[in-house]
Amino acid sequence: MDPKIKARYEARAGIIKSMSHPTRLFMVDELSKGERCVQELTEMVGVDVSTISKHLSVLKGVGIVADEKRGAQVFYTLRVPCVLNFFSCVESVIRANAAEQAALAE
Amino acid sequence: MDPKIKARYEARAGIIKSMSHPTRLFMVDELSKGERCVQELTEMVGVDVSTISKHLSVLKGVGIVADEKRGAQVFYTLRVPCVLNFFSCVESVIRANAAEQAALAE
DNA sequence: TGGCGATTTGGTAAATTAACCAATAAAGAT
DNA sequence: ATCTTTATTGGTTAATTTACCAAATCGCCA
Repeated sequence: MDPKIKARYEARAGIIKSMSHPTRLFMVDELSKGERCVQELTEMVGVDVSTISKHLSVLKGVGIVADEKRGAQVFYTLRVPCVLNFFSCVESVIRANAAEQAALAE
Repeated sequence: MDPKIKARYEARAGIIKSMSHPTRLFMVDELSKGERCVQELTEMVGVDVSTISKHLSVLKGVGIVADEKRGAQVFYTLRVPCVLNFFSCVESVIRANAAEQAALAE
């Protein structure tokens, strides 16, 4: 594959990859409802704060979220809402799989 | 996080994860133009056939592609075309990042 | 200034991923 | 029947990922 083309797919894949972890996916979904601080997300997910912080930095790194420090807290917001489109497609993949299963069981 | 909710995000993330590798993303894009056999994809990507075969099996595992054996060849097709929507969003993330960069450089 | 709460960063260990090669399986041609 | 082509599977290794804990940083207030 041509190096230029390859680089393009790597860049694209990197962005998708940032959404490919359950915790990060959940946080993107949650941020679609409004800004959240690290602490709030930590409580919701139920893992160590440092883990949440690192996940957020992955999302920030690819430009999906933005952060804003206010006092001692850091608030994260969704920078590119179209990532929410992923959800509807993912659901239709799940539905298609379920339909297939049902058809095979007949 | 509630185990039921957690399982849902894991299932969703799994589907997204299958698209998070450059080679798999390229193949999905290519399959959007029509069916392709393993050999064709192998030549286009330029890695070992076994590697391509394994990548395809990942995509098949989550239900994004379907395969059909015809003679000695196996043809793969895109089963859920909406995954192509990912591309447009990914591009807008890339554009947003580029715009941000340009703004900072002013 | 000292301390407290909120967040990030560094470090480590376990698990996962992905590439290649070799071996196997299946289909078709000689 | 054997060889050849096409694809999948098994095995190994290197690289990446992710979780936790501990330590450092930042902002605010007493």
